[in-house]
Amino acid sequence: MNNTTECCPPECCDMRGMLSFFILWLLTKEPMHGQKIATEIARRRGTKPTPGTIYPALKDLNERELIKGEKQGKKVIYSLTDEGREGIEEACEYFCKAFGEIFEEYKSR
Amino acid sequence: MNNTTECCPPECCDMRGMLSFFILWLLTKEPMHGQKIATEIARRRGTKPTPGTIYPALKDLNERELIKGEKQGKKVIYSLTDEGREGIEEACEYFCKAFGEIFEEYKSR
DNA sequence: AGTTAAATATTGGATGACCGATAGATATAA
DNA sequence: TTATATCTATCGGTCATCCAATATTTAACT
Repeated sequence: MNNTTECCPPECCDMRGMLSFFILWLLTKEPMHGQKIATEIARRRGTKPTPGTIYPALKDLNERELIKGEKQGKKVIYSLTDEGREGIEEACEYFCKAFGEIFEEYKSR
Repeated sequence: MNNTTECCPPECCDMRGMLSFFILWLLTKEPMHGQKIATEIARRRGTKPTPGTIYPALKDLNERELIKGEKQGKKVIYSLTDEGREGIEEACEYFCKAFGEIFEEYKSR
């Protein structure tokens, strides 16, 4: 019945606080509009952020000049600014230092 | 001057919300007391959680019966409960599904 | 006993993440 | 033009994370 995804956020620690990181990382791939971003997150994370979640987050990142949006008809295509690209680079480095050990360990069963 | 660590939380996305995950994961290694947990987190994450952060977190996990504490003199040795062990297992699986791609990509430069 | 240091603990408050509900804007179809 | 669907956006509120400041407990040392 629940045919949306294979994984869901765990009960024991819901890992809030990673949304902005996820958005910025997705935008290193290619510019995207909001709903596409939400869909891409859903595919990886298992739950799709609602409009009330994703748009405030995009607005915040925009105000901090880490991303910029360009309106194209119905959609707004977001892309990284130079500052945003530096930021996500730094964030990825931190992320891997902090959590790399967990990955490595889990991968080997 | 700042000789504590090599990495610090990035400005662009501070990745709050991972503390409980980190604590539970550390306790899969071995039982530990609070300050040891804080030190181990500092070694990986770059910033050491203050007492005002770590003890409320431990208290919360304890109340949710994911960990239990055993007093030994000055220290309280925390270890996973069965429920906690299940929880962190599930959380690691989720974590790797959600973020594995980022990690893999970053590793290959 | 008194002192010191380490570990634990609580409180108050700030911040951010997140969602539900709601509404406006735009393109496409009827 | 009207209807419909999609995308974008805002508002109000809840919850968790986190820290600074402070206090208490315990062990070890003098």
